Amino acid sequence: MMISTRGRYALRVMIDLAENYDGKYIPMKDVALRQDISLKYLERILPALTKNGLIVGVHGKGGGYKLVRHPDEYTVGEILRLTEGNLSPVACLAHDADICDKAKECRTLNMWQGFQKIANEYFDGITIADLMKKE
Amino acid sequence: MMISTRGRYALRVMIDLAENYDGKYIPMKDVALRQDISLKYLERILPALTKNGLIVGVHGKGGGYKLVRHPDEYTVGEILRLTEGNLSPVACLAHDADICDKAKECRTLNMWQGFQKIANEYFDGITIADLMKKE
DNA sequence: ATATTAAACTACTTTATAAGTATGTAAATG
DNA sequence: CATTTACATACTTATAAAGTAGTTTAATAT
Repeated sequence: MMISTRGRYALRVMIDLAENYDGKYIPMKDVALRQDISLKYLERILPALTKNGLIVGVHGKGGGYKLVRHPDEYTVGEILRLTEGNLSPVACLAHDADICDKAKECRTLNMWQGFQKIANEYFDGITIADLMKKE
Repeated sequence: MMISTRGRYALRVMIDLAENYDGKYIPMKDVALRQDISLKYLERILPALTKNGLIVGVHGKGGGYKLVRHPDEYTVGEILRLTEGNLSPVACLAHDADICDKAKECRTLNMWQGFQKIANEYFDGITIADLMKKE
């Protein structure tokens, strides 16, 4: 599978934060409950988003998380790349893959790269705002 | 990862059979050697291709495998779908996935389906002939 | 016929990754 | 200072990918 629960859950969190935004910080406990996802698991995924400045978290009472941009300024592509590594269809193109010594003679490398390009373009063309529930 | 070694190896076998075609049957032992892939593992992957009539295998001396169509009549999409199941980016769309009870309210289902469509179209637009070494 | 070659089948093992849990620490507020 | 919530780390479990081993069946050449 190309997109695991990690990336899917991250997206759901972002959408949830967007849809339930009311100016205040939203505790992840609430999101976990609404989305029916383990709080602890979410807490392991969120650092990828906070460290890269997509959301801010504040500690303590009244704390929680909040988006820092308008929902239409987050692309799905950026969220998935941060949580899933890159959007590679094959191991050869993964972010941490060692350069294949057969790359020169590889018949399919080009095809995989072309696909990766398409995947990035597709997901970069969709924003969180696009995914929010319409009234 | 969306495409595992299963699908990648199947593609390499098909390309190898196409490039080394000389009218005779080609033993998988030779392909395994050329491609540096375990013979035993290849033998586990091939049934997906023989059972669906993409290649024929004959037993015994002088036996081996052979393509039944011209290389430009095999799409990469068809080979990957047979070996990998369907080309689903997420578990929800996998061939054997049980219908999600949250599908109605899912904000992202549409997006995944759209991506799956694009993936299929991309790989259906490439044939084995396109991947063969050019003289 | 029979030895040889190679596909086809079945069951098993190993390895890797995904997914989730548990426990504890740090920061903020009432 | 008690409570709440983010943040950090280590651990466990589940699932799937990847690969092996052994056996059987079918074809050919001698």
